[in-house]
Parts: sequence; C-alpha cells; structure tokens
Amino acid sequence: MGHRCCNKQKVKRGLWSPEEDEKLVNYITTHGHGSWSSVPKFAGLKRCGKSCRLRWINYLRPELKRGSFSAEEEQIIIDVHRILGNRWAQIAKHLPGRTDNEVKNFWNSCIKKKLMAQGLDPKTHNLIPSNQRAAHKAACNVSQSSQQPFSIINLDSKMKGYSMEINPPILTLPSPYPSSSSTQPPLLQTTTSLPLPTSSYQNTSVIWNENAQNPQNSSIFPCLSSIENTLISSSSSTSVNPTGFGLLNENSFWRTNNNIGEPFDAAKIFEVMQSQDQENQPNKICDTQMIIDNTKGVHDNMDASFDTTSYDLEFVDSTLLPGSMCRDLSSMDDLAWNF
DNA sequence: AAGCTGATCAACCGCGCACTG
DNA sequence: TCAGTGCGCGGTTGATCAGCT
Repeated sequence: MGHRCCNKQKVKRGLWSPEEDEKLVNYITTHGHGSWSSVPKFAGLKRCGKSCRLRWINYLRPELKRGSFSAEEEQIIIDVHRILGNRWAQIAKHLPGRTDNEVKNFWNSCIKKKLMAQGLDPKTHNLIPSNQRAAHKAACNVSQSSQQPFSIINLDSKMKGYSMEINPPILTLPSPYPSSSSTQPPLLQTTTSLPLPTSSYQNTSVIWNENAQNPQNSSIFPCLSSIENTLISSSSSTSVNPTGFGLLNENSFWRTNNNIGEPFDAAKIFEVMQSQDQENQPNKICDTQMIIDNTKGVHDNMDASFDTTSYDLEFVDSTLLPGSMCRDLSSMDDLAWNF
C-alpha cells in the first residue's frame, strides 16, 4: 500500500541511491519543489512525493547541519522539550540546520536515556518518585559516570542561600538569612551541602519565593517528603508550566541586559521577546532574567495565575528560554534527595 | 572470524489539518 | 457544508553499524 498521493503509480521504497539524490537535488535547486506530489514526475524519480519531500527536508537541503549535536544544542532540546513535549518540528525550529527527525532520533537514542538515568521522567522532566526510580535505573542501563550532567539549577555564589522556586520541578533552597536567624526556614540545612554548579546562573530563570523564607507561610517543602510529594503530584499531571511566567505579578521586576529593575510589564516582555526573535538569535532571551521583587510573596498567585490547560503554545514557543530554564539534574539524586 | 546485541538513523506509515472546488 | 487532495507531523520500523563475547 502506497501513499494516497501516489497510489496510481508503482513507487520505489527504501534507501535512496546517489543517482536519485542527484536527480532530486538538481530538480529542486533549479525549479523549487512547488507541489511535492508532482516533484517525482518532473524529476524523473519513481518515488512518491512524500518520500521526495522527506528526503529533501531531512537529508538533501543545503542548509542542513550534519554531525553530532553540540552540548548547547542538547540543552536547548531538553529545555524546549520540557515545555513543548514531543513537538519535534517546533523544537527543531530552535536549532538551525537540524530537522525534526534528527532531533527526535537524538532524543530517543540519547537524551531520553540520560534523563532516565538521572531519575527524571523524560516526558514530564520531573523527578521520578523514589520508589519508581530504582526500576527506571535498572531499566535504563546507562552508566552514570559516562553521563554529561545536565543542570536543572545553575547557581553562582551570589545566589547560594536564597530561596528559589522552579516550576516544575519545584525546588526550594534555603533563605538568604543567616542560619542563626529565627526566620530561617526549616528547609535544607546548609546551602553548601548542595552540589550545585557555580557557573552560568545567568542562564537560569528562577522564582524567588519569599514565602519560603517565612516558616509561618511556608506551606511548601517543610521537609523532603513534601518536596517529593510536590514533585510526585506535579509529575502525575500531564501539563507543565510553560515558562514560570505565571509566577510573576505586578510586583515583579523585569531585567534585560540594558535594563534593570523596571516594573514588570507583560507587554514589554513580549515586545522584547519579539524583537529578539526578529533578530533571529538562537538563544532568544537567554540573557534575560526575571527578577521577582521579594518584598511581596508571589506564591499566593501561583495557582491562579498559571492555568496549565489554557496557555498559548504559540506564545510559549515564541518566548522560550533556550538554556534558561531548569537545569542540572546531574546531581538531582544527590540533591536529594539525600535527606 | 562469527555471532549476538544494542545503538543509531533514514525512511515509512498513518493521522490530522488546511485548502480548494 | 462536504468530499477530495496535499502537506506536515509524530510514532514506528528496519537496515546498518559498532562493540562485545
């Protein structure tokens, strides 16, 4: 059974020969593909139009980048996948020269296993509950030592000790208050116990959670089991928080490279994002940080401001933060989840 | 050297959407 | 409004390769 577009004629299948490739390239470079269904006829190929299209898009296009994925590309895939899921074509748009097929294959053959080896659910990017993690680890027979660690959180020393929240997975770190302070939340005991990388926090978007500094308000994460419970409940949902923007409110501040501490303005954010998009920068807003004014709690608005069922995918896609979202699960197990 | 196994990747398949008459 | 057609996308398959025994 052939494709609907080429049922009438007998078409060749399987691997393309160099001669076929040459015919297709010659035809498309001189005439363009126009209607794909008519390409094989005019190009002198016994293939269906669909097959020609696929061959051109995935293999013959001159702008294609061949070779293995760079670490940066890998991180972009992870970041974008976390938000968009298996929308390979959308993900590939963030990787110039890469095809959806290539990205999909790379994900399935490589990234997926790495995430699983690190105790992450490749679908949700959340931690797999501890009782299921062992089974996952056994299932994916990948050597931890050979893994290039991902970063779910990159912090530098300036940020150590602050309470932050990432959603999802949600993670709260201790407050900036000295350990002697009575306001020290009963969360993690010391920040230095966290084996977090100390570089490139500029690529990490974080949400500061003032409530976490306040034991009275701190309904989240009083202990690890709560964290894990949160993660578990989060991972049981099929929805993901696309950007974390939902945590922002009017008391939030927005900072770009040239602009520090302006009041949060969604329209302005969108404007900046669009302008950056127009400049076709691969790392659209990598350098952008959301700085939350921690004079007011933002947690109260979390639930109301983020509707997992109604966010605009196009908007999300246009405002992605490649390399700027949750990072580093390399040490997630350690982080752990060792309490 | 031969056989086995897992990884990789090119290509196919089927579905859904958009467009057109 | 509806059927037909083409295209794009995501899931899956199968051929090939590399590493191991």
